[in-house]
Amino acid sequence: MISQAEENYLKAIFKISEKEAKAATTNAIAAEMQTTAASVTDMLKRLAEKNLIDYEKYRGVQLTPEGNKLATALIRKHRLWEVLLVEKLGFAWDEVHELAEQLEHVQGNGLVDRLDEFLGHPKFDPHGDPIPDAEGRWSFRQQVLLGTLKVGDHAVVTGVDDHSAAFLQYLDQMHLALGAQLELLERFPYDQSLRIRTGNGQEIVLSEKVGQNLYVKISWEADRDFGKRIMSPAFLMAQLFHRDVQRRGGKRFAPLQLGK
Amino acid sequence: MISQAEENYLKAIFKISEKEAKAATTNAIAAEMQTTAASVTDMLKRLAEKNLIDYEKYRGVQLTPEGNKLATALIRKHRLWEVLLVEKLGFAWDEVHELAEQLEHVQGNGLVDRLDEFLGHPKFDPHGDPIPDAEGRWSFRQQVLLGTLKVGDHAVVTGVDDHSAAFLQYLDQMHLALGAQLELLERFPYDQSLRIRTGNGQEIVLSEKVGQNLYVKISWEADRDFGKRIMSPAFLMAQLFHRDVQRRGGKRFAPLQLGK
DNA sequence: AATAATTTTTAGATTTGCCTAAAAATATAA
DNA sequence: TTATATTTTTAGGCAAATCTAAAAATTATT
Ligand SMILES: [Mn+2]
Ligand SMILES: [Mn+2]
Ligand SMILES: [Mn+2]
Ligand SMILES: [Mn+2]
Repeated sequence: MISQAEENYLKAIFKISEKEAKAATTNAIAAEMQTTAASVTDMLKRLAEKNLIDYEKYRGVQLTPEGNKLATALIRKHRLWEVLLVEKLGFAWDEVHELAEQLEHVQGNGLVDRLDEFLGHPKFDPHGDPIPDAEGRWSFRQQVLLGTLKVGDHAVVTGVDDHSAAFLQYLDQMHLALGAQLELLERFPYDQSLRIRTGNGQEIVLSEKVGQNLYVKISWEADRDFGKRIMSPAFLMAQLFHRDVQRRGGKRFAPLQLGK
Repeated sequence: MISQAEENYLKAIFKISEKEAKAATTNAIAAEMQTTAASVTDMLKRLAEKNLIDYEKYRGVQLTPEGNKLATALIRKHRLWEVLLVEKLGFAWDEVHELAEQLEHVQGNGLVDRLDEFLGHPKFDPHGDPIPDAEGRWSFRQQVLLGTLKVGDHAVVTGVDDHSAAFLQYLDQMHLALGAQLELLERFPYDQSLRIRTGNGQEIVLSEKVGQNLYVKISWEADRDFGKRIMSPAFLMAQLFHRDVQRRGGKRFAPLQLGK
């Protein structure tokens, strides 16, 4: 049996290890969990006792295969619930994280699979994050930060790095939700701010910070029809991802290489 | 803030008070919660401290208006989740209780209302139990135990008293799910067992125990078409309940009078 | 290499929720 | 009404998960 607290720690460790290839430190986990280093040390002992992490005093931790499997399953559940909340219950993408944080801990035979089935086996959650399949395999995509585009590039919004409600609401206001089309018109050298044209033809300026928190996929085929044909976000997303390959679960894939 | 354990105790007290009009005893709560009397006493002190129950040593407990409201909301959540699990995710009615037992504790603004909306404001859960509305009002129905029918009565299955998986599965096997039609053909005086005809024309014999755990609604109009016209369970249930009145929340309604 | 700064662990408490065993109160029976 | 049985509470303890403060280990800096 594994407690909710233990599950949350596993997920935190997974997320840290995902970004930085090295072992997760006590402090990093404490920051992610919004708790104290002392509490983390306590928990690390428990998780090591259960063989969910490899833990050496003062050396940080790594998930064992067992721990990785549990963390992956937890993320799968979290993101599937998020899809349900947005697609079926009508929540906005900035409202669902806290709910999914609770729902992910619901245990029950067949629940996840039925959820997955009901939702049509989605590969990405409402924030564009990949949903591992039942065997723990991840979909991934060729996405880059908006800030790395070259002037003249056309692209489609595919995800966010900052998941805060404030950022998501800002994107909604700018008409930059998932699937939104855009073209980079200009980069101001002074502060690296970006002038773009959005799908509806409007021109707006975005700060460097936005450029570093918004993932996009560069589109070549689409640019000819840009602004003329109206395509639904769902259609666009499907177009963008239909060629995406899959990697085996277990071995974590390398952090996305940003830029060229 | 209220913990999951506290919520579960409130629900247990509510359920006990629902059946017996008097104060819920420590032992009754312990039985319902499958724990010890000592643990219950501990918790009663905490709930009384939070003004969720009226508690006098050795005198049992009653929910305060505040406690009643919380318990009602919890039951609403539990039963709405059960509807989702059965109607949307495809679970059988004997599989959903444990899941709903966890899901009922998920907290979040607007979750219950959106769930209710998505499900089409159901008035009864997959076991035929009423779902209080957002204001805490209960639907109720004119149902009696199968065992109290007179020979010759026609009826429709509307609910169960025993919610165990074993009983629910048995009912499935006998084609006595919610909405199933039946006619009481004979009562054997020897052991009070019942011979009935089910919707598909088959005759079966049910034990006295079944008769005391299955709720039905006597039907007059329907008997003419019995066995000829095929009606969906959903249609039948709707027909049966469309005239049901509602009672105000807060004051608990009297336990159902069985028999005449 | 020694000192300073930082990180991590330990020590000791606290809260929640549960347990068993014993004591106290209440209800039932003789 | 006294004795007996039952119910309920108290006492004492335990495990999970958290905290603060202090000690120990590691890392960075002179
Ligand atoms: Mn969580
Ligand atoms: Mn997400
Ligand atoms: Mn529960
Ligand atoms: Mn139910």
